[in-house]
Amino acid sequence: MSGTGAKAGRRDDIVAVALELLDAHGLPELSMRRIAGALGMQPSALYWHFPDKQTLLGAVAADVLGAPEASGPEALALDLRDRLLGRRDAAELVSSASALGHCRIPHSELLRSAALAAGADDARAAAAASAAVLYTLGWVLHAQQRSVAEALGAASPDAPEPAPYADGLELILGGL
Amino acid sequence: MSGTGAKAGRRDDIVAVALELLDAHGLPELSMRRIAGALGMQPSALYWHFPDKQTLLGAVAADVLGAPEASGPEALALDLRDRLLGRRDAAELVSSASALGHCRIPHSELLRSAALAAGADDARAAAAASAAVLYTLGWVLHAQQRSVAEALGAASPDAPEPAPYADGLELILGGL
DNA sequence: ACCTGAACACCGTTCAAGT
DNA sequence: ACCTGAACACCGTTCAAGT
Repeated sequence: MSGTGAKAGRRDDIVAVALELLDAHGLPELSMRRIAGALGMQPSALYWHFPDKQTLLGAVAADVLGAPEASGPEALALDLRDRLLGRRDAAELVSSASALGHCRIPHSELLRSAALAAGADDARAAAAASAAVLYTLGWVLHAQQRSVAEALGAASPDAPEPAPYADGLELILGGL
Repeated sequence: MSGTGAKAGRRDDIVAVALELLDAHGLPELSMRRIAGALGMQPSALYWHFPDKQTLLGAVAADVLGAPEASGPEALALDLRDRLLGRRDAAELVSSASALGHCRIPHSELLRSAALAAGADDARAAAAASAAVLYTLGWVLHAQQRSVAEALGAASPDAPEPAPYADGLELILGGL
């Protein structure tokens, strides 16, 4: 599920188990000690495979993002949104891993190409791709943390309804 | 600097000192123990003023955001961007505090009103305001963590140049 | 009303040493 | 090559008790 597909190995076991723990308990509970515990090893053993926790989380984020196959700009943005929505706390994970340079979002480059193919010039394609990715990440981040906030009963009663995802995306990708 | 302006009080001292520590050492170093230490008090004393760390950070975030006075949509977006760029790690602070419901971004509502005043209908105004805020937060987040990453020498050499802020904003607010 | 002191249950990371 | 065991230097939070 992670690399370009090959002999699994201990490193991929670690990423797989981290993903399970993420789904089961969320990002705040995802500690090195818990990952190690779930694998029956010592926390220190993880440091043979990864230099630090951030790098390990980057590998998990890359797994969440996968290899998108969609080809139109809107389809790529929706693919990204759906992958993020599909896993617990994925927006926060990906957002911080990508900002820190520990994972790459393949949708970015694909979106840029798709915009070029649709006839946009270089600057316009780059702006649209970057805005679409940042908007999507932000939108899902907000949605996921909103849902955890109200699950905790801390439903701030005056919080305004977020605008629908598609409306914002349309503004960004509208001119194709 | 924080509330609507009144008798300071211990609570505002805490927020002010937290802001100084944020500027001086960054968000990862901003612990309850350090804030308390800088005030010459025990960490547990902070819990008389705030129920938990997230709430305290929410108050700090509100202080960073302030009370914007700009009135056009673009001016409001730029005001938000500049406030975030003006303080260390501010984008991450505000992004997570606002997503968790511990602070409000006043620019959101003002942007919506400004879009309405510029002739947009309700749905369009809401979409533009939300997209502009999410885009701005994401753009600055990326910029700030990029700069910390390369300060640490971890300058990922293949990281693509981010598109200029104004280009993306133009896509979102272009139709006024 | 506001704070101390001590404790609880954790963290990420390093490093010598084992196999 | 891969992992253990123990340690270091921290965390956020709770709570009885003080003034």
